[in-house]
Order: sequence, then structure tokens, then C-alpha cells
Amino acid sequence: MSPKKKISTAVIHRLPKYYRHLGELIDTGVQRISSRDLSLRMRVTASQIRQDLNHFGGFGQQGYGYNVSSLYNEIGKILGLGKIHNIIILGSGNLGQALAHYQYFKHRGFHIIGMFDKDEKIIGKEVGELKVMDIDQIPTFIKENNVEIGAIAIPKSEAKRMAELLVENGVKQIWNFAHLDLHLGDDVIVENVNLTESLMRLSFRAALEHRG
Amino acid sequence: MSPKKKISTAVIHRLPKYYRHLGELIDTGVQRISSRDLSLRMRVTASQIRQDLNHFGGFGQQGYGYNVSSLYNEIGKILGLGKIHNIIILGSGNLGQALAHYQYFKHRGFHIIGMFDKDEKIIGKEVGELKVMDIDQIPTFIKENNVEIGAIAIPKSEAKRMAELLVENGVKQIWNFAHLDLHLGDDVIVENVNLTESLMRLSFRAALEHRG
DNA sequence: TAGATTGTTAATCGATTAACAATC
DNA sequence: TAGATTGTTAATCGATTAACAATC
Repeated sequence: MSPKKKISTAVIHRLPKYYRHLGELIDTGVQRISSRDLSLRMRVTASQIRQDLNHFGGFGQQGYGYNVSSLYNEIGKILGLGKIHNIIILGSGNLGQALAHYQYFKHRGFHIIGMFDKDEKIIGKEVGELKVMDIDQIPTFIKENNVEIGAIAIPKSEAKRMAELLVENGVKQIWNFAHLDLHLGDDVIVENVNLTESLMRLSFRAALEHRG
Repeated sequence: MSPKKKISTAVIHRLPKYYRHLGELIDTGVQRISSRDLSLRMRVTASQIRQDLNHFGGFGQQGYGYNVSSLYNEIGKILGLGKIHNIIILGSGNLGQALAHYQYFKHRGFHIIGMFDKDEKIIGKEVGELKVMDIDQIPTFIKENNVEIGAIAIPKSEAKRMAELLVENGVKQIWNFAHLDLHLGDDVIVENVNLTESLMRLSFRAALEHRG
């Protein structure tokens, strides 16, 4: 059941997409689906779907296909869903606030339980259900709460130092929105969301079309 | 000079990273760099850097390496920077506002020139330097302004319809933050930023470590 | 010039696709 | 049972790495 070989980033990128599409199929009342029908829907090959899923187990049945809701649940487990993941957000700027307000995260078990800033004018203010705390309180807060994920929504100049502070206090998962690469040790998982790079990729592809 | 073969998504992802690192090198006064030194800094192989760059041209010099600022400028051109790109944002929620406030975009030539919402309570309000407009005004606004990029920061339920509206009015670049796949025709470029999927990838990798 | 380092070709590695026996 | 579709092995394709002649 536990994966033998390394899972490629390509597979990691597809797993949440399988999960999303299966969720949509459940919503529309579809109970079973073949790899071929799912491939048409998702615009990938059926072969790839079967290969991907068989990294984790044989979830289908010959001659039948896949049971949509049971595959949905299995992929949910593989993605580590189905349990609560506590998140703290560093930085209460627009992006931090946007993250704090995203209802969908809570719905998936990702609970934002703390928000921190260093600006005294902002500390104490309320953002949704959270009260912004002083960044100095992070070590205490982590000791008293089960913080799994730290979201870095502060400027580049502060990001490295604050990420290291999180790691020193036992946080092993960093969701990094700052425009730099964080190297925090082998046991720390860093997931980057770099909006500037995303915009540049868009721009590149547009420029490429014009060049031919 | 114009690329002969298809550029892989892997290369597209690395280009903005080259650009960022070269910018940082300029800031620290470095004038030339070898593929080997850049590879140590970026944690990729020197061979890969040379292969990537040679998709676009021979920017280096044997025995010398690469001139940092000229390579920076060349990659900037390749990424379509060095000209103004006008963006409109659909949706003035937290995410839309976060995008509108990002100073770095403007600094790179990405100008946010309009922001739209369908909520009458919000229309007319100011977000930074922008006044939120009615979504019904989008066609007129596009006719009167050179809108290159449409950012979709509205709920999934509205996203498809609004993206199609943009495309019908001539916008060919969509920056999509809604949690769905947009299929808008071969000549339309869609760049997706899916925060939920990003969080699931983080969660997956954490779960993987625990399973071993 | 000699040393360094590129641009590019060749070798390797890994991911995707195709094929088909197993089996529901 | 016959038909359908998986799980899995083999073939192909593409990306990464290694090697080295070209050359600054």
C-alpha cells in the first residue's frame, strides 16, 4: 500500500486534479467511471491515469472501472486529507488576509488558527475570526498549539529569518509566498507559490506565440 | 534566434528563476558568472543551464561564462518583459485586492488598469488607485483600453462564463485563480494558480514522509 | 599561448504511451 | 459466459546529464 518508488512531481501535480474531478463527478451523481471516460474529461491519457493510480494501489476492477466515491476517498487519504491540519499565517497584508478568508481550506480540513504580524498598528486587529498577534509570540503559540503548516506571506527581506524561526520551533511544512527559494533542511517540506513567476510564465507563452 | 523546438513546461518554469537569480546577482555587483557557479547557486546542473539557454541563443562566451546583466536582459526579453502589459482583475474580494496591491507587478511592467465586481455594494469603492467597476462594463472597457491579461479572482461558479466573456472581447491571456480548468480555445493562454491544489501537494508530501 | 568554459552531441535516465494478459 | 476494463509489462518518447571539441 505504501509507495515503493519515488513519486514524481508530475504525479504530485495530477493527484489533486483527480481528487477535484472525482468530487465533481460525485456531485453530478456519477457512481462509476472507467479510466477512459475520466481521461476524456481530464484531457490526459487513460494509460497515465492507470499508471498514476497504481503507484498507490489497485483501486479499480477489471471490466468495471473505478467506483467514484471510493476512489475519491482513497485519493483523499493519499493526499493526507481527512484529518485536521492547523496553519498559522505570517503576515497580515492583503495576501495573508486573502488566505485567512478562504472558506474552502477549512472545508478541506485546513484550519487557520493564528495570524501574526510585526506591525504594532495591526497587532490586535481582527481578520475574520482571528486576532492578529505579535510575531514575537510565535514560539509560545507553537508550543501551545499543534501547528503543522506555516504560511509565509511577508516580504522577501523577512521571509528567510521567519521561516527559520518556524522550523526551529518545530514546524516542518512551509507554504511560501515570498519570492525566494527557502532551503531549510531535508526534513522540511517547502511548497512555493510565486505569483510573479506565474505571471512571467503567462507572459512568456504569449511572447512565444508572437514570435511564432 | 526564435526557438526551433517546442519549449517544455520544465524550461518555462526555470526561466523566471534564472531571471530572479540574475537580478539578485546584479544587485550584489556580480558582473560575470559561469554556468557552474550559477548551478551551485540555483541547485540545478550546469549542463541544464547551458541546455536551457541554448533553446534561445548562445548568450555565453567560451572561457568566460555569461555576462550577468546582458543575460538578465536577454531572459527578460524572452519572458516578454520590457514592455507594458495591462491587466484587469475580475473580482474585488481579498484575492483580487491582494493582486491589486502587489507593487512588484507594476515594477515589472504589469499594470493593473481595471477592477470589476458584480456586487453593487462594492462597485464604486476604491481599491488602491482603482475604482471598482461593474462587470457589465467589461466589453466597453476592453474596447477603450489595451487589455492583454484578464485575472479571474471570482468564485468557480462564475469563472467559466466570465472567462468566456473576456475571450469574446479579445483578451487572449487568462490568469486563472478559480478552482477549475478553463478550456477557451487554442489561441488563448491560460495560466492557473490553484491555491487549494498547492496546499494539497504540501499535505501529500508531508503524508508521504510519515508513510516512509 | 594556456586555461577556462561554452555550445552541442551522445548517453542516460525517467516519464508517458501502447499493448495485452489477467480477471471481474 | 462474453465483453469490458483493469493492472502491468514493454516500447517509445522526451528531458536531463555527461562528455568533449570548439573557441574565447
